Amino acid sequence: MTPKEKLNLISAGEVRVRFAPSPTGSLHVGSARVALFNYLFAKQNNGSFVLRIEDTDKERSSSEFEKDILNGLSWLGMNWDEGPKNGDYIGDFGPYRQSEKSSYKKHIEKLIKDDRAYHCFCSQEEVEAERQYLMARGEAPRYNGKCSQLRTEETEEMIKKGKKSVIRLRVPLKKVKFKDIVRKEVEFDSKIMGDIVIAKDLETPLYNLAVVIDDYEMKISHVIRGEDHISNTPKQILIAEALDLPIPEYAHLPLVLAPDKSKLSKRHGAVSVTEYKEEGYLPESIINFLALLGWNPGTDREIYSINHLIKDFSLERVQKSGAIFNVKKLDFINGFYIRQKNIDDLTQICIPYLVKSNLISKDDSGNYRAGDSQREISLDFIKKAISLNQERLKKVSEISEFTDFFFQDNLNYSKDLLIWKDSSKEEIVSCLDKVYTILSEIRDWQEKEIEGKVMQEANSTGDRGKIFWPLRVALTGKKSSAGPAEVAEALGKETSLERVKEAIQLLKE
RNA sequence: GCCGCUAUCGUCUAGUCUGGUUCAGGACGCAUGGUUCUCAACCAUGUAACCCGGGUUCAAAUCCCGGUAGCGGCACCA
Repeated sequence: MTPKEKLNLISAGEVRVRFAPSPTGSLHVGSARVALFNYLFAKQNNGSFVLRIEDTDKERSSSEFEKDILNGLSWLGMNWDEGPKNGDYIGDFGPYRQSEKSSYKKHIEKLIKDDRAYHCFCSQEEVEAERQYLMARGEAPRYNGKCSQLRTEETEEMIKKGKKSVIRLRVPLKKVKFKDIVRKEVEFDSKIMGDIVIAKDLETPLYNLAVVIDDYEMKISHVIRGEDHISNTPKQILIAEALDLPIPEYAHLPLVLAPDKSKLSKRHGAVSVTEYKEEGYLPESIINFLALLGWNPGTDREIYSINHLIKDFSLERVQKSGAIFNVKKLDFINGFYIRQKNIDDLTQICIPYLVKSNLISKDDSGNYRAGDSQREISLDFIKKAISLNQERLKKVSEISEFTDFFFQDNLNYSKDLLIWKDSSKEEIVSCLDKVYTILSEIRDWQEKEIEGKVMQEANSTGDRGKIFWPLRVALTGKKSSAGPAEVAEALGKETSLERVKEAIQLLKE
């Protein structure tokens, strides 16, 4: 069976894709997008989404990062479909790990037996010197093929002597062409790479070899990955051909760029899913935003849940050029999803942020207490405070600065803030006096009632701001907030009156 | 340096295959107005782009040629 036929066999069958991060850093938003596109493609084809941790580089890999990646994926709602069942994992399965595989050796031995690969005894220094020389001459840096001429006996002799070697692939001179779902036809000339190293020794495959073997053994039908891998593709094809393995379909996704158009990285600020999560972005926002970076449905629709994406997504409509990660748009989308949330869910999402800023705490019996005074507050009170600011939130983390006055007893604001436009201090004092009287006479402490009574007075002044503005500042200590009547209702009559009184005193000082 | 990829408003993009319906459409941002005590939300209006140069054609963002720029990759990392 030719590789081509094998490929047809695969693609005629199940769609199987993989997300293969190396645990050398937290889950990057760019990787998350690669994972997303894989996930969407798998789901819409009733295929499988496989997670493979590429941890062959033990120096740089860590289990902390692996955990972060797993957590990030499941937080975003992308659960992988298979994996080992034993162990303590998030979700139904653990991930596959390259470090736990041991089938590479037989493939490497086969390559050597078939003379598609050979031992190379050149030292790293030698190779590096050659590389520098070629680069200086303006040529492609590649191995000169010195050890490819060694006879079997010579090789065995050197191995016997304990001379250190690596395994190189005999790269045939040819044009390597492949079809890319995103970019159509791509072509590389193999002469620019020379005989590449595919393994450090019989037990230790290098990345390109490991990928080919793993993808084959996991029966991966489509390799969907970042564009930064595009020049690895011809190498992997060559390896697969030498091994007589089928070649999967490829789709190389454009990169996620920073505002300066370079590949988005740590130096540009927040790049990991975890960081965005902590800043208060919702998973649905991140999914929606990431999907639209480099893909669009061809219609004007921009709001997409992951389930709708599964329906409408198509690899063919993926953009070819890199896309800049535009936080403003993310903020907009996040604000939209926050507004859509029902208040109970939003409250649960917000509470950790309020706790973190010491505005509220939970005591041993499970009751909530306000930050500074430790007075007991109800969940309904918290809910109300949040609900009054729901439409103002772009990020959940902003909840603290918007609602602090609900939980603090002392508002620290300058008395100038109480002054409406060019009113005089005396005018405002008298307005607040009137408001105090009005409020204190209200029996039915409801927003409507408060609003109605205060509005009556405000209308009679001719300039409503004279009443409403100082009242809001008195209640919140801020120059912007929800309507004073709503705030007053939430705060309660006692606290509201107290704050108005304090404002009057402040002005009289 | 070599190889590869890409190129429409500031940003994400539609349109490019199958040239005319497009003095280029949507969204974010920004600006202005409406609503309003403020902010937000909402509504309305506006702002702003076919990388450059040739060619083909009655007609080019769309086809051809040549530049230029940006990005990615060039490991005994992944």
